[in-house]
Amino acid sequence: MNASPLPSNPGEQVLPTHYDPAAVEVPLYQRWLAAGYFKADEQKVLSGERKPFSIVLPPPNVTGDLHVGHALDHTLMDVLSRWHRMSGDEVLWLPGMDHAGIATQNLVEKKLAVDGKTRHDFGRELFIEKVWDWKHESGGAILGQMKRLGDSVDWSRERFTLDDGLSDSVQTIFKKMFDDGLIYRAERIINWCPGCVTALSDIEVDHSDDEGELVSIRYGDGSSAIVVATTRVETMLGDTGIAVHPDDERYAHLIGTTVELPLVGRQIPIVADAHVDPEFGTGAVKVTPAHDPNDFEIGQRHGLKAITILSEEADIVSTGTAFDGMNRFEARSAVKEALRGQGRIVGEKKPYLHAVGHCSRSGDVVEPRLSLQWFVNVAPLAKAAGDAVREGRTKIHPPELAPRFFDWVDNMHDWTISRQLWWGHRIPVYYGPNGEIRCVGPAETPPGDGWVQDPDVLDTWFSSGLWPFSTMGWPEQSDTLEAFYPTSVLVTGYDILFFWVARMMMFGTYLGDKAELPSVPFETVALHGLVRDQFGKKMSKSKGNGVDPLAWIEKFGADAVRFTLARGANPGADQAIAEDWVGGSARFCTKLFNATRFAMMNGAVLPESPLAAEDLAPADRWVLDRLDQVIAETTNLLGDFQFGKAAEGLYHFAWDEFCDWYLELAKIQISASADDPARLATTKAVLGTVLDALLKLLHPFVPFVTETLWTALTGGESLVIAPWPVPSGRSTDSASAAWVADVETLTTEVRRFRSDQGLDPKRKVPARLVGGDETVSAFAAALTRLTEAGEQFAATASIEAALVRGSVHVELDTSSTVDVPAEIARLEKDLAVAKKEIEDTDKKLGNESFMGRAPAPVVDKIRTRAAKAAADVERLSARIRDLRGSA
RNA sequence: GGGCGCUUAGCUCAGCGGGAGAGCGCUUCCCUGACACGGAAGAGGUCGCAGGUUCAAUCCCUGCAGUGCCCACCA
Repeated sequence: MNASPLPSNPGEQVLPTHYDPAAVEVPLYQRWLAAGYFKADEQKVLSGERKPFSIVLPPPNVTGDLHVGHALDHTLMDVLSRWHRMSGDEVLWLPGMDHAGIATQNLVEKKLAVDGKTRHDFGRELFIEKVWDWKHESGGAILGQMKRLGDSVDWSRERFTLDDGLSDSVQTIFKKMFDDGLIYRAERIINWCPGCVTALSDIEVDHSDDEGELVSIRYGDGSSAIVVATTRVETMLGDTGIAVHPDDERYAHLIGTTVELPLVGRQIPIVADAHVDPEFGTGAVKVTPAHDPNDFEIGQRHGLKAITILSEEADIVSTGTAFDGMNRFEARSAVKEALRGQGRIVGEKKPYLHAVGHCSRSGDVVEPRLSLQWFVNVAPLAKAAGDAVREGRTKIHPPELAPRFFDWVDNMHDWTISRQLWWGHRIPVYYGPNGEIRCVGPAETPPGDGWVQDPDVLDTWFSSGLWPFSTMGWPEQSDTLEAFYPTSVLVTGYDILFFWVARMMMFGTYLGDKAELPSVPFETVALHGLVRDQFGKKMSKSKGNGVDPLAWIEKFGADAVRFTLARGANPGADQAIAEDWVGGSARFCTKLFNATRFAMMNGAVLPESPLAAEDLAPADRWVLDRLDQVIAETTNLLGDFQFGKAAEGLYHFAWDEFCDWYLELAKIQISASADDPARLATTKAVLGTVLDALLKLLHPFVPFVTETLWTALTGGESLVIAPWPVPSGRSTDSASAAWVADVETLTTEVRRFRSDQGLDPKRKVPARLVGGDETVSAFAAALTRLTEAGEQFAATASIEAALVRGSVHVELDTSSTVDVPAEIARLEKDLAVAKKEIEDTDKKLGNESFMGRAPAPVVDKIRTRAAKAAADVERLSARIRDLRGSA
């Protein structure tokens, strides 16, 4: 049973019953590429022919593989892109990759280390060449994985953050900001990774609660003794003062005096500073200005020297003590022991849990370090970014996440942008012979002899922060920018709201305020959550609960993975995923395949002219009405980024309504109208109409199977460029809906009876309808057809299956035997429920306050319930009496 | 230490001021002429706890408990 695409001559051939995605997906994607469907055309926008819809892909790291988070992110972007493309918009989904400074450089350095080499063995230029070599050979594996997933990106526009054009963007904006005083160089305490030997920004530091030891040390002796506490004992070698709170009476007499620093012998002053919390510890703080941000500020206020005692690799240096040359952790123990030997350790050893910063790349404990670095003055930029959201120029979706954004942009520290790396955009600043500094733009010639360029490169996030416009050609005023900027929506996880989104907003609004570009980089930021394992736990390497979306794609197909992810995606909320659920989505694709197969075998066809309402049977009318509703709902939900609910609604309509009910009713219609060509044609046309629209609606979610089926069904060129469905405009026919609901109830009642009675399914038992009004004839007809179609109605003991409206019953033949006591028990249970319902409704209907205030529809509903319950009681009681009598 | 969120069926989650829902899992029956990757019929929930508002609370308010995330320079 090989899976294969459907035959080109509908209905002529028996199709396989299983759909094999692997056989279809890869060639289909190639076909789409060859047809150029994903290419965007600026001219169609600039000429006014089409509205633009644009998304820039959050650039994955060149070192990365497609993980399940990407799979979600990309699926949602692809749903939007495909939906808009079908809706007639000119869609640009722009792909690319990030050079990922530290990550990539570390990776290549590790490869060199295998041969015992370091980057310094090669020198800057050769090393960078090696990184490029690696990039060309093994980088960007993720691009192929994106194709496997089905991303409808415009590959002709793929960008890399180190491309020439993007480098021009970097240099141009750097110079503008430098000239505006927004970029400056200063000696500050920054986060330093001794493993990577570079500065880090705040967001590259992860905090975790680590166990440390809070050690109390006595400085000085006798009446001038003062006790301080620290978790980083070795930093005392760099102490240049002690601070106490100005109002702290315990230490008032010591302020202005000096005390000898143990082990080192230097005299250090005791100063008063309001930063000190007198309640914490002893109320006295050792001050190490070169290795602690608070201490640095205290030092500045009191003119204390900053003595650096750690090398770039975090070894003790220049203290003139025996500790020089030790690494910081060795020194921590050694210094403590030495102090203990002098009797200066006070109190017991106390374990102490406190937040410790780790390098997000290497995991090394980050060391605050006094260092000369480049910074971005973020206050004005962050305010502009925050204002853009506050003023609604960029909307954050879901809006509940906006406060997080504000919290962040309003409290951001200046951004350390220089990195002591080689892989990245080199800072375009030159230092002249007389201490002059010159920032050079991309078009300018660098200064000549005697000038030296800054050796550092920029933080990776600096260039990715320019992504929305650098990829479109800025600083050139390109047609692409004109047509597609600002981008329509940015789709990403809330976890990088701060890392990346905030930076793009800062740069984008900066250029917007300078009137270089429109005011913001995106109209909407649509945030989704994290993908977790099936128990809702965060995936992590150490727990081993991560999943590989590529393995699932191979096993179940890209459609199945996409549908599972889309179906679970609720705005801003995390979602779980499990292999079984992906399997469920694969079965959904099979179901679609088989439903289409069945419809085609029965000659489903798209009608040439619109279906006339008067030709339609109730089931036709009902399914077409439902289709209209589903079209409207799906369109609205997608417009609101409610991917999960849109997918859920389509799943429910396709399976529970179209397959379970309409297809079954269509079978009856087809067999009953063998000699009525007009009726037969109508049913085929309805099948074709519903499937056509359903496959279109599902295409953004499951592009491969829908494309396979739709092209076979309709002979059309491709769903990628097919028009998005719109509701027919017919008004809803509530009578048909009620008819179908009744048929469902009737059928279910009978089936339940058969099941309860354990009747042999093969056994056909006659049934007849009883009732008083004209609807009986309609039901009689339906029932006859259902029976003909093999839906056998069981019979025994005059059991009725009552319909909702109480006017029609199916009365089953009494000739068979039935388990009377069991049936009575079941009926009595139902009777009790009905009686309780009457109690409830009576209570409400008798409640004057309720009747006075409840809205009319609510009262109507309750009256209906009451009426139904009353009818149930009557019917069930009568039946029970009959059964008892016959027993 | 701040801020935010969550607590609904065994698991993961929708829902929401007026009759408790889905997927997966589970039980029973059925290889009926699209599909056994299927069909049918079921079981299973004091909607975290305690108060309050209301004619009516899973839904709104308060408190408590549990849990998760983000931010954070208290040594």
